[in-house]
Amino acid sequence: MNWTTNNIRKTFIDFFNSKQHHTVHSAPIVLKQDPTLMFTNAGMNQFKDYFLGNEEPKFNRVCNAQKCLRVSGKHNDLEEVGVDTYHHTMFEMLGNWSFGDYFKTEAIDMAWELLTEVYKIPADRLYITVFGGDEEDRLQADTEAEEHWKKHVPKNRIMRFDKKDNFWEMGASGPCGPASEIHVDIRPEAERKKADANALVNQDHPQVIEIWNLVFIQFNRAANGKLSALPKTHVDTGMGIERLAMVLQGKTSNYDIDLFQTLTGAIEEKTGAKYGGSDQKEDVAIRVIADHLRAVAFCIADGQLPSNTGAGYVVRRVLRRAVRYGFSFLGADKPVLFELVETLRNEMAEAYPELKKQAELITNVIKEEEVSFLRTLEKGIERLSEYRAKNKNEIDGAFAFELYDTYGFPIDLTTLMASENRMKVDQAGFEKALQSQKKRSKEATQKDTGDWVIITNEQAGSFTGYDEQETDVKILRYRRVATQKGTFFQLVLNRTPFYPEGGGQVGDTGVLTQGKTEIKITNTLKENNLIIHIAPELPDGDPDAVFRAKINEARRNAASANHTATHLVHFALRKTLGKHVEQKGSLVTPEYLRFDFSHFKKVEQVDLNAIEREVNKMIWANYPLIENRNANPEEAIQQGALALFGEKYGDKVRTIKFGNSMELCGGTHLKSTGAAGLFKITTETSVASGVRRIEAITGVEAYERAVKNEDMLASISSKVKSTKNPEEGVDKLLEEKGKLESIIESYEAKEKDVAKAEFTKNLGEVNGIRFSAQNTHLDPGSIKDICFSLKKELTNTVLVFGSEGKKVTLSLFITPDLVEKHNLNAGKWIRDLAQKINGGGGGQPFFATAGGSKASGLPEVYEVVKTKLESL
RNA sequence: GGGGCAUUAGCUCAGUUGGCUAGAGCGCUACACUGGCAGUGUAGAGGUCAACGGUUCGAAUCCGUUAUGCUCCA
Repeated sequence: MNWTTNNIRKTFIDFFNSKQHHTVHSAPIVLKQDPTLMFTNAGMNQFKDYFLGNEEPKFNRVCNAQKCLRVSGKHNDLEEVGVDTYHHTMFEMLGNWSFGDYFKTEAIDMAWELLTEVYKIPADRLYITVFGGDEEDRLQADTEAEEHWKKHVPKNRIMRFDKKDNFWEMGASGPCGPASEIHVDIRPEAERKKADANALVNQDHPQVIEIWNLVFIQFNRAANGKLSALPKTHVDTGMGIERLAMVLQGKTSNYDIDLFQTLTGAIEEKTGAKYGGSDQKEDVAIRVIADHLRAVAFCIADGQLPSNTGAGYVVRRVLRRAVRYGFSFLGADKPVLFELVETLRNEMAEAYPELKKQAELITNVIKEEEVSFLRTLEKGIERLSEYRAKNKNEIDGAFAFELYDTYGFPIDLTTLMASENRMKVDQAGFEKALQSQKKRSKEATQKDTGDWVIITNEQAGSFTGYDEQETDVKILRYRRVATQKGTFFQLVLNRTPFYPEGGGQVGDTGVLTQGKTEIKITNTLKENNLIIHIAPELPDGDPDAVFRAKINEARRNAASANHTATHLVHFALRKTLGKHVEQKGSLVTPEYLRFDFSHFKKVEQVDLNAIEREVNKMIWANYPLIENRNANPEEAIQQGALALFGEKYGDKVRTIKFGNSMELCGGTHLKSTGAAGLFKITTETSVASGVRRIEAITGVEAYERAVKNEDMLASISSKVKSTKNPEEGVDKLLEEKGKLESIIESYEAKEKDVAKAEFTKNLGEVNGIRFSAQNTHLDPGSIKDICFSLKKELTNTVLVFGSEGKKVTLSLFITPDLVEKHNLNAGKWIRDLAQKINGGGGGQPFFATAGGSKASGLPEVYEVVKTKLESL
């Protein structure tokens, strides 16, 4: 058997299918509806609600292959990826699950059978670890698993490890349980003969590695840390396909498997580096690029573009790390990664069609990011060399941190460049600055989530708001969440008309009432599939009572209009610009809608007009809403329904149809398009390379805007006295304005000439220098203007002006030839002079100004200047 | 969400402790040279120094608020 990665995956799925497991598709790598997680980081993510008991599983045995991303965690730090040969950011996890069905013995038997009989890994290379118990949690060792393993494996190859290695937890609280891991020894025969691998298990040995983790979920951890037994036990397993491929393909590095070989080859070709050559650093750089490129490409394909916040920022950091390694160790000072996208696509598009579909976007986005980061690096290098000119020996911590924090200049690159210049970096100082920033961040985002207080142990209710805007409800459970900004409560209801934020549409607001008690609902959110109502306070009185839940209708209707309009825009964009237009993001609020889509150039005004007209036509046609809540996703897409790429759809989907526009959608909509009233595009901008954004308004907002514009036009019309053709009126005004301006300009010039002439007419003479000191009514600005023009015309002259208004001002002008000849400085002089009028001032050598409050000091000023000139 | 940095001509950026009534390169326009292109030369247009408020005799420069972007931390 040729164990290509594709073969390994297929064999895994086939094996578990034969054991009555249902195959589930990989969820998107980017998560949108889980506040605790930005990326899918394990195969179990999409089944979280089953473990939490929020949802009933449809199948109690499933298996899948899941694309995952890890950039931090106890065994995975971004900075370590590529340094060794077996860590990755993105990887593919093979897994099988039991939801309340089989438990430890079956899971162990199946894993053993697959590894030894199907994949034919020699049994004497396998080692087993089990949970050894924990005093703090008062847990015994997992002897159940241990005993069962003895059926397959000799006793001396089964080892106990503590909580750190063999107890799995979903988070600080929630489902958890002991794990049992299978490790494989792939050392050469000679080494194996010298000693068993027992001592090497869990020691980060590159050739004695964990390949499969079997987790037995049997406890729930409360927020106070206490464990309780779960009513139903589950199995959750995960096996990284890259490691398995390495073992089955007889390699000693994940980066030598079929999947990565062409990629490293392409990197060699583009950069001239050699993989597996004598330069360790080159090898690391090539692995970093191969791994990161794959991770970033998959994220972009699933719709997560690099950005400066949240998940987008993680993508950006991963991509930039690859650029940095290429830059530092492979001499890549120009964008190269984007050219590798094609190789990646050829290699992986068979298993992941999204790579092929989004190839153009991926390439463009990566190139754009490379260009901008290389620019950042250039800037950092510049700043560093400036700094180096002043500081010879050491780069202090504060500056290293400034480079890192403000310019995104990685600390290791600073260190590298410093050592090239025989300088040291104050690592301790840098570390200190970083820690204090971390501390600041932590303090600002402290959040304390309490345990659920259960009122009724009922299955959480579903969303009923498609059909009703108010209904009777019961509160099933609630919890208190304390943040820096305040405390609020999260409520779960048995049914709810409140639309939870999702699909771009904001959550509903409204009230729960019972008699005189009224609780505000300020937002509605979704945590996985659980609908959570945010309330500033809890109702007093009977928590078990029935409440009347009522949403803010006007707000919802406005949002619905914008959501319906979003579909129409999407349709109109594709009709006007072409089928390459795909939704890249969407925001629907009661006030406006925002729609991001793939398109490679600015949308011209004519096209915008056409799109706006098309949407309005669909509104006027008053197409009724045709809704199907039980559509089959494949069939719907076949019928032309637009689906979001990278979105996870269930077995049944909801389709929304208006005229010829049809989309898979969970949002709220109008009963017919006509209710949107009017549609106006307000802006068209760019958000990222290859992605444009349109913002628009409908209904009341659009009407109010039209009214405002008309009022404005009416007001303009009346002001220009031309109701029929205000534009002509404005043109006329502009023309007149131009004429008047030139008249004023010539008048001002004349006035200045007059003033100028006056200033220079009766010049006295002091010590052979022409001199005048006078009071004037001109403002300081005009005096400045005049002096600047006199600068070109006069020589051997000194002028002093004083004026009294609200303030007393003083201007001093010395022609440049005198400045040069006697080394004079008006700026210095005026500082002395200003004291006479109780003020301060300054300026250039030939012209300076000052302001003060004592007008009676002016004559004295004139005398002082005269004296100064006399003593030259 | 919290901190830091930035925003100057269509683009990329200069602009010293506040005082060139804001500059460069590229691009653009016109003209000239060349048989054409590439190119060269000359001249020119183009700025609310992100917005608003404040300090000051004087603000692109200092302070505050807002917006946008970058960056680090969560």
